Amino acid sequence: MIATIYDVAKLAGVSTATVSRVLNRTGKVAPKTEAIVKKAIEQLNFSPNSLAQNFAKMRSRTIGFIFPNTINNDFGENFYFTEFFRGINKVLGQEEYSLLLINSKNNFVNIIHEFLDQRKIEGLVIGANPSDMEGFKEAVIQKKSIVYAGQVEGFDLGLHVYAQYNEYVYKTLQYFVDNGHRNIVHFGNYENKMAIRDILQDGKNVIINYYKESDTIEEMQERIKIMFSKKDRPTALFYESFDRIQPLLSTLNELNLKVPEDVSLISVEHKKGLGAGYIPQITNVYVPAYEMGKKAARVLLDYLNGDIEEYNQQFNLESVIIERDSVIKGAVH
Amino acid sequence: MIATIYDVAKLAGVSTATVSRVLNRTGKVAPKTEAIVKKAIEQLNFSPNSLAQNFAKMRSRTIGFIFPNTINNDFGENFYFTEFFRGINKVLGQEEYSLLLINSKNNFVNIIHEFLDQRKIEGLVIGANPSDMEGFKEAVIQKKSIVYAGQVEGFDLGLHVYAQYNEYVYKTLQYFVDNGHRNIVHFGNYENKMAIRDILQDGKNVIINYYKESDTIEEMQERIKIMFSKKDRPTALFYESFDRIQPLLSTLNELNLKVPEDVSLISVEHKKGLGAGYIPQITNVYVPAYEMGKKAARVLLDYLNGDIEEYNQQFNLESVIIERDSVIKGAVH
DNA sequence: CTGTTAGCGCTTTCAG
DNA sequence: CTGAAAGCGCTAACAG
Repeated sequence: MIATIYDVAKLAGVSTATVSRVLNRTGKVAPKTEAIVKKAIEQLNFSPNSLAQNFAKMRSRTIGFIFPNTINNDFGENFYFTEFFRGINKVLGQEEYSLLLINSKNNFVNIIHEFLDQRKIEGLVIGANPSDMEGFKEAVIQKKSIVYAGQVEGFDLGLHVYAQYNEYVYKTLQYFVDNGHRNIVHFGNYENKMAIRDILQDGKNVIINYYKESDTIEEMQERIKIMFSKKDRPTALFYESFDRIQPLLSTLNELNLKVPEDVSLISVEHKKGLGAGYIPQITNVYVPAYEMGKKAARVLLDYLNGDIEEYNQQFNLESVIIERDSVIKGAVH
Repeated sequence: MIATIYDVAKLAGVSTATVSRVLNRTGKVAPKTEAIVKKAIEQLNFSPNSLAQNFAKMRSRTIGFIFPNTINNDFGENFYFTEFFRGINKVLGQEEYSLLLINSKNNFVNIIHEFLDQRKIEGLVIGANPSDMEGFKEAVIQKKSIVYAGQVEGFDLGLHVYAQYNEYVYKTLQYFVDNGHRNIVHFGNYENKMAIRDILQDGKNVIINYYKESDTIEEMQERIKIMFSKKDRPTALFYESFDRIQPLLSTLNELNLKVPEDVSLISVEHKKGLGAGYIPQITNVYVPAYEMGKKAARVLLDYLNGDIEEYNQQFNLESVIIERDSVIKGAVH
């Protein structure tokens, strides 16, 4: 039989209140009493029933994690997911919180109701852009305990961590331009950021074409083949999905196009060093998914503790270009 | 203020027992009464406090997931982890269970005590080989609600799902032999399976060398260079870590060795189709991580429901070779 | 410093 | 079919 706090109290000859005190280090207990209680705990191999504990305290010490679906698969880009996840887990572990993964198939309104309102979780982190989630904005407006990743168009409320997508896209394209590229193509996962290209193209002899990432690898390979078979093919390619860099390289290879001599390439890595194993080593922009996860969890916990006054805040993380060998310098055209 | 079951009972003019009955569809309730109660629930926007619910029922409807550390990173091989995870999540979602991720940094004995015994979770799935976890065997011997993945040397107790590592290593090496390869090298993540090689080498003019995967990519590349620079270099390579297939290909490429003309290659994919994006498409053994996750969760839930009589059972999943273009057929040497 | 005791919100006998 | 009431195991005033 599993021991309860009553058993411990009886064996130690004290009240349950005292046992509870030593369990939670709350209030003063005489060293002598404490020793007796601890001994009893050990003898009975007692550990508090966390269901009862959570109930009495009305808190679960659990935070929820939900990952909106993206094109690639249920968890989106693999490394982004695992790294973000690791980050959350890291800080939760330190604070003795648990992480509850919530199936994103559920309706978001229900999730809020069933998990947050029912106190199954104390807070929620949304691991990627929540734009598509119905009820999301309402929840944020009600100042629910939510932290999300990314930026929602035309909506700057709520606590969110942001890897500054716009900025790093700009930096990357700028980097190509600075290195002499005039015909650049960009395959991205988000909306077409017209404004960025406009700035870079403005008054210069620069062409930047944007394409939304294809659904399938085959489709992507087809598009690449067509695009890079032309006479006036691009000399620089910003290809966001690192997941697909190998099929991409294979395709380029098939076209007898060498990186970086014929085409300069930049991708995105969510885990530092991913580009380094390739030959040539791939110049990547490093998007710190791990740090984002940590930050998101940190902010959420702080918010729960009342340590954050302003609910509408954006926490920026810096994404940096890691220069390796896949971009040719001083391209002349 | 958040409504409780009392508020609902009062508003509906019934007892809390009745409200509870309609909430849980337990026991008979007159249609008329039910309608009234439901209306009250809606009016108050009530949803049961799951902390109280769990406490009263003494069950959390949550299962824990822990992933032992492996060489690569906190979550081991990326796709294996995410796919396994997706699998668990899939069946839990259907059964309205939640998934609690448990930090593997904790001591395993404590995990059992704090999570399982304290009823924070009803069961535990261990996502990879638990050999190194202190206290694991004891927990299994006590028939705790645990399902693990893999096989533990010299220990065949407990509920476990197994992708039949030995079998697919054998099949893979056999496949090389059948295709005329006589000098084969195998880079693996586990212990040296001497017996397998012995069978294949026996009486034939076949050499199979086994190496444990290197800690770093650089180290691996160095070893590959040395190994494949020799005159009597291997013609076939079974390289388990698909994560590193690109650095490997780059290295081979640097040595002017073509796949499959110069070296035939087989790797392992944990998500179906991973090898298809490459040129040439990589022949892989498909280890069904997603199905493993599903099976593990299924078995655990069945065990919790008393639907599994024999606690010591191995559930095999089939790993199959997906023939693509990275193995040359009829190699003559 | 310690004990008494009233909950926490829901489930579940047990009567009726 | 419905209600009364006794818990579930722990926490946290409050009183001493």
